[in-house]
Parts: sequence; C-alpha cells; structure tokens
Amino acid sequence: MPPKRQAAAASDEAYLQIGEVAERTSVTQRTLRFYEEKGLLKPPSRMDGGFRLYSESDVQRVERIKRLQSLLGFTLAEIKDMVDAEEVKMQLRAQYRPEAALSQKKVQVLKAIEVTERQHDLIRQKVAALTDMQFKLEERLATFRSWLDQIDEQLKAEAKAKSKPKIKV
Amino acid sequence: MPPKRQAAAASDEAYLQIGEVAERTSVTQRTLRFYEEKGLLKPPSRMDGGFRLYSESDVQRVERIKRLQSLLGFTLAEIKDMVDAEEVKMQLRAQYRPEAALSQKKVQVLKAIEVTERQHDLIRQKVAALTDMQFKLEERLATFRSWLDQIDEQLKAEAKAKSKPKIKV
DNA sequence: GTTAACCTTGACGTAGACGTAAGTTATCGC
DNA sequence: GCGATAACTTACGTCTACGTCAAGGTTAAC
Repeated sequence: MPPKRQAAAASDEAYLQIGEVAERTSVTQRTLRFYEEKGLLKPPSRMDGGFRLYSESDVQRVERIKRLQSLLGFTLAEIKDMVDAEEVKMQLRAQYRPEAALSQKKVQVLKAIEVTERQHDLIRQKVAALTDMQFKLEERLATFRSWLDQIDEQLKAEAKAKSKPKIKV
Repeated sequence: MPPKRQAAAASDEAYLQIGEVAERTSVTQRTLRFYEEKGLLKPPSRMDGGFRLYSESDVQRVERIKRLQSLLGFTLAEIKDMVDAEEVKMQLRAQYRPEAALSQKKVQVLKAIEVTERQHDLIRQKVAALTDMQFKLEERLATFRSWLDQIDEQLKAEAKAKSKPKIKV
C-alpha cells in the first residue's frame, strides 16, 4: 500500500500533489506541467521541497480545458485565450476596491466583453454546423433503415421461394 | 497574366486541376495530395501527362473535410471513417443490381448504421456541451454588461462631483 | 536514518497534419 | 517548337501536444 499523504498547507484549503490531480483529472503529470509551461495553468504553490501543490479550482480548470479540447476541438492556444478572458473576470472581481482607475477598469470590461462575444459567436457557428450535421445523419439513418427493411423483405421472399419453389423470379 | 486553362476530359463534366481546386477550397496543393495519400480523397483521374483531374464533387468533399476538421475538431482518421461510411452508401446505391449476395448487403447496411449511430451520438454530445458553454457565456456577458453600467454611473457621478464639488465622497 | 513511493527538471522521441524546397516533367499560348 | 507557368514526385522540416526515459532530490512511515 502506498503511504497516504494528507498534504495541508498554510490555508484551510486542502491542497493536492500533482499525482492526485493527475489521477482525478485523468491526465498525466507531464500534461499538467506542460499546461503550466504554456500558461494554461498558473504556476501552483509549492512545498518547501519544491513539490507542486494544487487547489480544487485547479482541478476544475483542468477539467474545463480537457472538455474544450477533446470535445470541442479547440487548440491549446485558443483555450489559453479563453481562460485568460476568465482571468480578467476574476481580476476585476478581486480589484473591486481600487476606485482609482475607474475608466481604466471600463476599458478592461469592454475588452472582456469583446473577447466573450467573439467566443460566443464561434460557439454559435459550431452549434449551427453540428446541428446541421446531426440532421443529415438522421436522414441518412432513416434511409439506411428503409433499405434494411427492403432487404429483409427480399430475404423473406427468397426463403419462401426456396421452400415452395414454384414461382419463377 | 497566368494562362487560363480549361481542362476538359473524356466526359461532359468540367474537370479541374489541382491548382484550381486548391484555390477554390482554400487549401494547399500539398494538402490535397496528402488527403489522397491518407485515403480521404479517392485517387482522382489523371491527364495523359499525369496531372490530377478533380471533379466538382471532389471540391465539395474537401469542403466537408475542412468543416469537420476546423469547425468541429475531428481528426483526419475520424473524418476518414465518416467519409468511408458515406462511400458505403454510394457503393450500395451503385451495386443495387447484384441481388446475389443479399445477406452480405445486409451486413454492410448494418455496419453503416452502426457507424452512423456512433457519429450521431458523438455529435449530440458535442452539441450538448456547446449549448451549455453558450449559455454560460451569455450569463457572463450579462454580468459584464451590468458591471459596465455600474461603472458608467459611477463615472457620471464622479463628473458631477467634479463640476459641483460640494458633496464629499 | 533508511527506504519506498513520490516528486523535480531536463532532454529527447513521436504521431498527426501538413510546409517547403529540389529537381524534373507537362501543358499552353504564341 | 519554345518559353513561361503549372504540376509531379521525393524527401526532409516544422509545429502541436504531449510520451518517455534518465538522474537525481523529497516526504512519510517505520
């Protein structure tokens, strides 16, 4: 049995080592380090010895990345843009206090809106294309099934002709 | 000016050389040869000298491939499966006459149905995930816009306070 | 304080999807 | 029939998204 480790950090949050995150997200440790390298994951905190310590939100982020990638076919670069846009949101929420640069904050929000709208548009295009494909596949399935019926009837007729070989084809 | 070529082949159909297909589909000639190599495009007919001659349906096929790839993130291997499934359809339609191997035909149709159903399921999953994302993006946009409104109001209040600097913040 | 399990940073390898260059051959317009 | 332009094959290069050692440091439990 491997020794169970309950890594607890300075805060009250339960922190996870890379191995556990890898297991829970079904990606390899290599992938997690790679995402960090590429800026998809922010550099996590570390233990004194240098071991990475991830939070639950990191786990969720990895899961989102994976969904965007495998299910929807975005590249990591595109996904980085998306998660960066979300970072903007968080940053804005965090710096809700400094009323100082109000107009600057406006610029940021406007930018975030622009990015989000672009993403939304992209998604809409994909949904449209996919529903179109879906429809065509349904049509095709209907065609196939009708063919199958026809074949089955022909097979039945054939069998009949064989057992009672009177009628000429 | 480059010399305009109107390549006409044995049939009545207007055939296209690789350059024109590339231009019209916005892919490179290399890509077209690569797709042929990988079985995504059937080897086209050739001129006496060996130049490839594509048909209009080839153009459409390339366009479908590109849509499946860039918009929906399928790999070329997956796309090959799909177009192969379509080939089955065409083949069945073509060999509609040889009543000989009827049960064999049935097997083919069943296989085609299976493949198509898998594809259909995959698409449904993707649509579901995408519409979910779409919804979340819309929520986020609403949030951003309300923030923007708040900021604008604050800015207005600020301007007022500046022109009439009586009230203390 | 030793040891097994876990983690670290390189660094090289790979599969998919083409890009790009070289050298040669075809076709077309004149 | 000749020059300009387009296509052909062959082959090595590239970028993405990791996989896979290798050589070593860290942690927890005994």
